[in-house]
Amino acid sequence: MNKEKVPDRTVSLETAEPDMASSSSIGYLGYAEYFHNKELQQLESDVQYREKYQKEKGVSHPTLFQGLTIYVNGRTDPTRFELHKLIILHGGTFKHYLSGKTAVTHIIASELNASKKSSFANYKIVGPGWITESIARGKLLPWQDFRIVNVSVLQGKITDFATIRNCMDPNFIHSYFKSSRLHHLSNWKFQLRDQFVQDLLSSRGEISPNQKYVFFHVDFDCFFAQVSAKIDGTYDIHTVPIAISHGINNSDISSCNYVARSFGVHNGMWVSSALKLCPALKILDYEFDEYEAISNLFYQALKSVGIFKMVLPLSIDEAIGCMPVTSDTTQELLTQKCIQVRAAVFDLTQGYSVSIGCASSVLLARLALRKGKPNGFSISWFSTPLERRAFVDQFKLKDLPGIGYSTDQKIQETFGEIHSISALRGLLESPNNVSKLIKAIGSKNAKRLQTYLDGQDDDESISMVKDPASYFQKKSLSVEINYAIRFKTIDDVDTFLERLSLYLWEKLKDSNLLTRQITLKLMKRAQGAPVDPPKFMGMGKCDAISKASTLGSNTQKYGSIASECKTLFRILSVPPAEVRGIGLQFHRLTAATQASGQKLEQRRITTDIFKKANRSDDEVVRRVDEDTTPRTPKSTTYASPVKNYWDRHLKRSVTPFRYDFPDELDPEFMSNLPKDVQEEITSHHSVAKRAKRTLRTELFEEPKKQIKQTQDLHYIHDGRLVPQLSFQGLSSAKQICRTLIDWVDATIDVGPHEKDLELFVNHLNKLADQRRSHIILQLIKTLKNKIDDHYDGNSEGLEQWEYFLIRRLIPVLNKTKSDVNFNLVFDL
DNA sequence: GCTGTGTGGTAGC
DNA sequence: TATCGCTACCACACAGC
Repeated sequence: MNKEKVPDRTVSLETAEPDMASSSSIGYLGYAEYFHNKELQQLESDVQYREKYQKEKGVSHPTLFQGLTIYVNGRTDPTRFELHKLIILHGGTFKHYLSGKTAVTHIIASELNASKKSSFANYKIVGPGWITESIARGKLLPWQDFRIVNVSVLQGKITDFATIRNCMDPNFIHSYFKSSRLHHLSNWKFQLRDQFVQDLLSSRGEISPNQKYVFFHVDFDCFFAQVSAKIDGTYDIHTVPIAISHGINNSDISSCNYVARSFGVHNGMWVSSALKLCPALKILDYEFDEYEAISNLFYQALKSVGIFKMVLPLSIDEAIGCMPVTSDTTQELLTQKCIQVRAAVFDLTQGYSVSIGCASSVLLARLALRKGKPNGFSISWFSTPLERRAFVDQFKLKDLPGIGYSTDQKIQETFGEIHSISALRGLLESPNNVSKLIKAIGSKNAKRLQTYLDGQDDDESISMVKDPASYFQKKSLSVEINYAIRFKTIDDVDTFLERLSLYLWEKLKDSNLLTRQITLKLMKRAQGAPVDPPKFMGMGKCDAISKASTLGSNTQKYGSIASECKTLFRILSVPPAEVRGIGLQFHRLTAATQASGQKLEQRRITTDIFKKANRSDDEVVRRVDEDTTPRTPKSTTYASPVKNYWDRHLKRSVTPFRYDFPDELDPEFMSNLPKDVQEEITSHHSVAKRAKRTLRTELFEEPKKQIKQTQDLHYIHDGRLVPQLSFQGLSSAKQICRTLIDWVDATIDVGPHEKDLELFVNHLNKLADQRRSHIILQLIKTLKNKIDDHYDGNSEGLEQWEYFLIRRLIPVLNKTKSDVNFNLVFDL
């Protein structure tokens, strides 16, 4: 382990840049020294920057911060970069690091958690406003006025924590993903690929398939650890062992620095085991926003160097720069370019180190990268296949891309304890062993492995380089959560599936895609596995099972998707209490055509509001859920056999809403409800009322006046006097409900007009401002029921109505919820 | 031979 | 107190024709 990370001097070429090269050869203290030097340089360049800026702009800033040394901690507004500029322009000294011995006079921060607060106890900690307001007033304001006092973060943490523990919380999915590193990694990867494809298409860039490239595989050294350590500012990453994790026990370490690695700590290890190996290990938090920001600068830097024809995105912190080969491509030139790239990233990101592997194939560049790490680079530029093989032979099987734990195990089971590439190469000279290998790991895998033994790229890497646009094109869409999933009843599962479908459906919609196949994937507690797994709220040992369903048509309809998921869950017949993870996948995606997009012409109905469309208007109707591309006659397609059953039996049986109640029931509201719902409400009301008692004071002691007499006022059920609102000239909820029903009926074919929707949402928002949640509830419920009546139809309008309901009205409901503290769940 | 489905493996920190 | 175990893609075995 330890040996690996010290670059092999015979192969590595990191000799060119004096300060960097020396650091590689003398170890961790060397890095510290290097960074110290770099910081001195930074200070000098800050002074130069100030002089240059002031000269160019012909201004001279007052030296407000003269003699002060300021460090910026965590996320701030303005950003750390802007503050940096402001501080140095006004004569201050900006510190990038906060190591124990650094004399810092002030720390800028927006918020501090409790632990930070205590570790910064001896510093003057102020909000960014101290800088900006001092500048605005032209004098240094007393820092005490901007002192950070409240520990606002804590409150937020508690709420988030509660949400994540309970998968039935309406905000669970979003708040969970907000903290999931794997979700972020996947999301970032997608965004980078998406951006890449867009750039490629818009640049009309001709990527010649025959172009020969030198590949620069560029990768941050322990990315999360570097960034979090810098944000935290407490420890020197070059001397203190640091790891990034959420927890303190059975929690994954996602990234650790090279000091920690020297103790045997590695990524993926649980914190408890890591602490046994390295008791001094410091655990730091994730800083997802900052990772993203630094990554942006990273990609910017790679482009700014100007030597790459393409920069292929591999992940948040990893990319391949492709430089066309010319006649003067020599080792010397490549060395220079590596230094240049590393310096560009270092400067633009203000101090982050990347390593580079540089070679003639994607594979060799990846292997060279291992040699270059950490904080260095390595070039593998060979003239003969023999040299190439000799180079590959230095690595282990597990170093090869695509050879993970499982494949490695299979190879060992077949051939005994072999780990090195050279050993396998020897074995494969016998055809007998080749067929053994194929049997163990499959023919494709075996073929790819043999290609790698030769130092060559496999087909996939080749297609990535030759046809990047299609390589990076998305072909499926999925979501899964295998943490904190605990259900009691099938109702829980249904509710969760609806939310999960909604989440994925929104992505489908946003990408303007249709799906033809849905797969539900479940993680089921394995036979004999403990009900409470060792990892808190984890999934433990599970069996993965999945079930796919091919839909009758390419669809984008939320309703069909959600029902199909519930059906699939029943087919898999896993008891809700055994479910430890749940996932949803859309396959066989097709682009939604222009006709099915939202650009479809809409009729404006104002004068004659909500009246039935006339004949000629109906002709513009196009079906939304049918792909217009012809189907391949060969492919057998069938509607889900259970789908109809499900639609028949489930659709009408769901209660559209579940909610807690306001203190007093509005009689007008009640009278509009069906009898059974009235009973349900009444029976739960007393309980709900008790639960709400603490809220009562706050709610009812609200002053009753203060409203300017610009419009009619009227009393509402709780005794408040509020302005009379109206929608389409109507003010009674009953009348408005009737209008809504007519509106839906009249526009179910072509969809509602955007302007009308605006007006309606406005009206709801005004009601929300008056905290009249029950009226909002009633209106939306009416609308929802009416839309449901048309559910069996298949029209553009229905689809638009559903979309409106989910995307526009739910937010209003949520807003209401936070105002009045309703526990309102939209049940579709 | 083909197609479709369920499962398993891998990568990023 | 704990803790945030995702997601896209490829490949294969098998079933059914």
